[in-house]
Amino acid sequence: MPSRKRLRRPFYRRNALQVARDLLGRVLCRRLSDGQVLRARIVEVEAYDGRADRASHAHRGRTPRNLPMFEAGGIAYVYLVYGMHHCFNVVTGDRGSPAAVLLRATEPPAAGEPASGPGRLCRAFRIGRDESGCSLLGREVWLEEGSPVGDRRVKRTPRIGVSYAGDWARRPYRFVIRNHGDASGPRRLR
DNA sequence: GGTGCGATTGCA
DNA sequence: GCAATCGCACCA
Repeated sequence: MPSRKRLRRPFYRRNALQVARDLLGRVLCRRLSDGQVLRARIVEVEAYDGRADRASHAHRGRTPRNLPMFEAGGIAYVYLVYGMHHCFNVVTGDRGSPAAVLLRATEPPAAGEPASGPGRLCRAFRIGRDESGCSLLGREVWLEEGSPVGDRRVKRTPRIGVSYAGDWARRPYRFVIRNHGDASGPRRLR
């Protein structure tokens, strides 16, 4: 039985790679306007670690859009890509060191519809830009301990869709639960 | 004020 | 393989 204890502030105030690894098996929770709560287990994430990371929105410095990334860990960073899809990130680390973890897939059927891929995940959880900057310790969006996964079940690969990032594109900053069918991405990199 | 493109998705 | 679709970063 997965734990429903909420992840607390110290969980988020660590390095993005540590948080990313540790987010696998945790449970993303979302309270809808009608009171219903959606829950689903996280199976795929990517770390975006600091200003030096050429794949990160923080690489070009702080802007109104990426402001949440520069805050202390434990809040959301949500943005619109390709004019139509949202991406949900968990902000990590300390204030002033921009870092976040992109949630790329959860396993159904908890959320009711497919949540494989960052855009679909946001659609399934009704997460949009209104949620950017919101606390992950509050009543709208939060994470629960769930069932952490052991090292043998964690696979690392390069991140998806960041080929412009030079050397950083090759770093193994994507974490997936090994052999999990709901991971996203071209040819379902496992 | 103009321009180019993206941490994606779905369909041909 | 590629169109959809628009906020925003960047340059002028």
